[in-house]
Amino acid sequence: MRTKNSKTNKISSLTIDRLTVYIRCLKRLKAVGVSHIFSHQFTKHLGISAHVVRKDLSQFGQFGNISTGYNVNELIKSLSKILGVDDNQNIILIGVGNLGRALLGYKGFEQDGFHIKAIFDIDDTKINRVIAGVRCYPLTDLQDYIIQNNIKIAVIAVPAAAAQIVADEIVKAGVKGILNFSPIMLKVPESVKLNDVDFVSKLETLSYYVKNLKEE
Amino acid sequence: MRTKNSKTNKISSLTIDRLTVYIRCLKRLKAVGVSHIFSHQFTKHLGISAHVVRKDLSQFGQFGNISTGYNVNELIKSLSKILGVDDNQNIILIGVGNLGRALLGYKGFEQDGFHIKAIFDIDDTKINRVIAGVRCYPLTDLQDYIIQNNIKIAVIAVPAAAAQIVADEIVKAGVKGILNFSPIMLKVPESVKLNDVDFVSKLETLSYYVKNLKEE
DNA sequence: TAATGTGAACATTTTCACAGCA
DNA sequence: TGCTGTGAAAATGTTCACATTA
Repeated sequence: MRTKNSKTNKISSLTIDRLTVYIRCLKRLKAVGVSHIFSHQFTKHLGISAHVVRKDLSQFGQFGNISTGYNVNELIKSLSKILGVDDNQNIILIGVGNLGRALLGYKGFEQDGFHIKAIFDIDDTKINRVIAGVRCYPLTDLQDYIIQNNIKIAVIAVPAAAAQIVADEIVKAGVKGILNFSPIMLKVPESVKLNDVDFVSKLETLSYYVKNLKEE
Repeated sequence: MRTKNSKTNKISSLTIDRLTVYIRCLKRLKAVGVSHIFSHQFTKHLGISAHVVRKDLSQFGQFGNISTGYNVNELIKSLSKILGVDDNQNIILIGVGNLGRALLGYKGFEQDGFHIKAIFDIDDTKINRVIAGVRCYPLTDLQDYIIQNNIKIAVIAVPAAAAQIVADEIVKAGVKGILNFSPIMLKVPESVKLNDVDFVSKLETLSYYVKNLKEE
């Protein structure tokens, strides 16, 4: 479909997705004191075949050692660098409803190098307050804030009706990556990367498999 | 990888994923009064090519009319039936922390045919209370509840350390589909379908694309 | 004409096979 | 021997081309 953007597009998005899985697995192994891992051990931990692991990694360089496999610590560093999560990155969260608040309370972002620097809402009772350690700004400040703080990644957790408006604004202000929690297919320019977190859809696919299991 | 389970496996999981996207799009169109749609209009709404739409749908039957395209209402019904979301389905939620509470407050589940019938937690201050309209039971009741109420789909929103234990329990009790919000690669039998909702991973892939965009 | 449904061509992804090395 | 890295083969998924129909 796309042929330009050679740098970005020659690596499959499936590979990039798996890199995030490898890095999480490696961090857990490191935490329990594992220093080296062979590709076939990923199969045991993740259910991903050793061939795929080696193919994925080989696209970014040679990280393995024939006798000792991959050095866990080194590979974490290398993959972090590839993904651009090797040093802390400021992101913003738009929408502080139930879900937004849950995301604020979630420790996983900080642990993996993402810092929610500011939150935005339309609700006067939240604006200018500090929620879970992060200051809440009015939506009217959104574009200025993005420009002044050079924000590149934003999380959208506003209701469906507002999501496209917010997306248009932040894209105009320079955001290049959007994590979208609203159940709407957002339209963004080709130059912006959009990732949807759609758990109702995931429930529906579960439903399909459960239903078709029964028939056998 | 898998060759058995012919019924389930001959339809690609990519197709099933897209069915959920079609159905959401159709519901939105129905809400604004659209009664018929041509396959090429999905391209405009969803960015999915008309060929893919027709191929996907044709695997389940002939839903289209050459002169009028697809009847929106009929197609919603047909796809709902295929996915098994045509009538309400009871599910349970395990873990009522920040995220669990947000999920409880989320209206999207009910709208799409999923009813959270019970919630489970280990925290005494929550047990036997009604939270967001749903009764919270102790984790010790989990397996009995699943068996007695014939629960087939469960949502796991417990901390990472507890997730695998919970997964093992519910699988033993007969759950066939798991929506997992914990940042752990759960191990489940082949006969159980596992879907992960992993937003940190999605943030990391965003980071990759944003970083590689800058280099051009 | 313009749409759906579908077999064939093309592209991508995964799996296999093996060279090179400790 | 048993591992990594990698080109080739197989499997899977997407796009194209067109027969059919209103």
